[in-house]
Amino acid sequence: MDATTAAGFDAFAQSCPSRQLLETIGDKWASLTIVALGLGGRMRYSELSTRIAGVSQKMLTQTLRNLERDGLLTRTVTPSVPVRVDYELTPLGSSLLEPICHLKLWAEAHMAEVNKAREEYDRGKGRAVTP
Amino acid sequence: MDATTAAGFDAFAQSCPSRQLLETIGDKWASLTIVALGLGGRMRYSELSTRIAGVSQKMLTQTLRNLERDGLLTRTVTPSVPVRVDYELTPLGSSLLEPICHLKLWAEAHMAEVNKAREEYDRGKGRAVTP
DNA sequence: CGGCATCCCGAGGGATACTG
DNA sequence: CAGTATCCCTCGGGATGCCG
Repeated sequence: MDATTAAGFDAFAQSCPSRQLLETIGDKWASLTIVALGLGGRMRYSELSTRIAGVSQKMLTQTLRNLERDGLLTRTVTPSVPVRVDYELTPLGSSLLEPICHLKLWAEAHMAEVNKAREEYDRGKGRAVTP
Repeated sequence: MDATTAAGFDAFAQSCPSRQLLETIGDKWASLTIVALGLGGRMRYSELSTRIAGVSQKMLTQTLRNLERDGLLTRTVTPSVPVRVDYELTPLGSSLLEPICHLKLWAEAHMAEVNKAREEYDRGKGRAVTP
């Protein structure tokens, strides 16, 4: 199918697992959901909806389906009178939690620098625009 | 600025740096670019274009601008007759490389499980459709 | 060579309303 | 409560073409 993976290793070929992972965690709601479940353990749909501020139910449902499909979380339906659905990370999902938290730590440690860099960049490049 | 990082920590408020980081690494080309520069050191525009298969020059340029704005890489113009432009990670960018590589390692270790889970999920859910 | 500018299409994703 | 379905609009991002 591909001759691209020959030399060294291309994380850049489309077939590389790195690309596939980016599809997953690149979805902002997916990573937030994983972190939410990592902190909260087993959670109901409505709990997640409340916890992850700003997500629409469409996106939440879609995200949960994708993560379930990827085997990162389980969906448990309790057929009581008001239906109850719980979501929980699988061991696989929990293992993904760790590298994600590394990113989170980086963010908390360095986002101030990033924001400062942005401001400087915007000042420097914005000179020619306003007369 | 925010009280979110204090207790338990809400990665879920919009103001949280986690969200902002997701904006950055959520862009698939951004993370690939960072990894490329992490492996290749200083690279020219055309080198990056070749290395990161599938990226359009529009997206590559846009990605490089964003990363430069964030202070993650430097853009060096050598005004020779054919203009030469080099990109290189800043220390800040290099520090981001580490958590990204954690993700990369996770992907290489677990993507097979994910793919298997996907196949099973697709088989299980497809039964009701075809009569 | 490197990179903006333009056009343009299709997917992403929010708001709303309905169902079991 | 936990979705599913529909509408609809934004914008990501590829193709193409022009500058310094």
